Amino acid sequence: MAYQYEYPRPALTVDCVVFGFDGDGLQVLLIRRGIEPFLGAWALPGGFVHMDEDLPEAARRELEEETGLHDVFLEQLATFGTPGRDPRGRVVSVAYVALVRPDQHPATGDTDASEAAWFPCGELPGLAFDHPLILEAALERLRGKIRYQPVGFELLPKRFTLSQIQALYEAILGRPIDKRNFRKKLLAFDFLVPLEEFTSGSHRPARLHRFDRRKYEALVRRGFLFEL
Amino acid sequence: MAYQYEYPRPALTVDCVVFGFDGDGLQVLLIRRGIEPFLGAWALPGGFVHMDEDLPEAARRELEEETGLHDVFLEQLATFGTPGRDPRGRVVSVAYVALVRPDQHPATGDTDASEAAWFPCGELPGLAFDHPLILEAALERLRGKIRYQPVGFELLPKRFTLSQIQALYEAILGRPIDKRNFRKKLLAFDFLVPLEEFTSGSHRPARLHRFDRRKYEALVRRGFLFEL
DNA sequence: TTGACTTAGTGTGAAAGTGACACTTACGTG
DNA sequence: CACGTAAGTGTCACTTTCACACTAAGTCAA
Repeated sequence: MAYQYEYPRPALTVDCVVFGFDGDGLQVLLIRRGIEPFLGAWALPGGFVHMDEDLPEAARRELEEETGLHDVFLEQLATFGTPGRDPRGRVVSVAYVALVRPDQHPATGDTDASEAAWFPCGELPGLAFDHPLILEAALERLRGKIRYQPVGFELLPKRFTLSQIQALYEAILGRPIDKRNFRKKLLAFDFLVPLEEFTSGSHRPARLHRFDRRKYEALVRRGFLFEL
Repeated sequence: MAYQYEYPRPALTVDCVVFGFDGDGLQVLLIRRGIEPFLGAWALPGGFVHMDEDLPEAARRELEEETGLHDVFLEQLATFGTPGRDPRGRVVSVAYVALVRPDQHPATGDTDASEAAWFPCGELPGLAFDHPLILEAALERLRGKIRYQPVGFELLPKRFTLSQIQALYEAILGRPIDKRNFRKKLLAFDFLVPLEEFTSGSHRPARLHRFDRRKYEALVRRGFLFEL
């Protein structure tokens, strides 16, 4: 008991909602808690903020420690601090949203101390603390974000087909999108580069594309709207 | 020195960016600090979070204590926690945006201990801590928010003219808007109720309107887009 | 080898929405 | 009663949106 303060202070944590896309549905990365409270329950990766680290740093550190993920897209979501949200006492948590590409995914369950696993957004297990609330807010944010900037950069592999990016949008928005209109609109932005490579598989090969990062970032700075 | 913890904890504060509209430009409510650090400097109203109160509660309490404002629209903005942002040590601050109507405005400088005053957004004094950063984020949020929901409800008096709401939009967006197109679009949403009352002054009287709260909220829930 | 299956890829036309634009109305003031 | 000032109002060209159906190219199995 080494730290004393004149007034009581809440504990401060960070939690991360990690979204991934497997080509079909949107997924969330959860960890199984190895300590009380909620021992054995699934929860968002996260933990206590150190005194000398910035908030995004703390989020990245916890993410790496608990899931092995690093160098991911990270964005602050909101802060949750209702008294009683943590049975250990007053704990305020700054929530982050992380987006990871398939090539960055850790193999499910391969981290040392804690167990981590991807869950489809629609089939989540019961979650510890107020994490269902945080997750709901994260989904809402993602649905909002996708309207004014393509999130494909962060969720798709470096090379992808137009069908993949459409499937991603359909997964996030939760409704089907017309193929021709979608492509027309997407290509009009001119930040996709068609490659001379094609998928191979059991059907007609699809042309691969990549993002033109410079054009995309220029557009984002100018502020653009991508409605569907 | 009554409170002891096994690990060190940051202090937790809330800060409020309070926007008002005086019919001409966008204003921000600031207080003059009565204690160190930054004694005598202008700053956002805010203060330490109590152990038993929720974050929005803390923001409302500090707002009332320091500016006399109550029952205002309040929305969480973001959390600022970079080490070194407060010279007293590690202090993490949850920032809120408040929108107040002119009829809720306190008279400038009328609170007891601290001095409060409205400043036009373009002519702000130097601010304490990282408050310039917070303010910039709040303005950005307001500009974003206005695109998908009219903020007039919270910033305009109960009865207002179409010219007033247009002036508000022009103040926030920082550019002129065509009068006819603006009215056409705004009225098409059908959440404004024309009243049989008119302004009086030295020109042609303008018809007053009010919001139809029910229709407005129904629209917000359905999600609508209000581009200009 | 060929036919069945599956996904990729492509254009048009009708309808709605956007944005530029100028004059008349109605009051207060001197 | 003339002037100043802000309120209020409609049209048209252009752009954007949305609905919609077939052909192309590969795999696989009989």
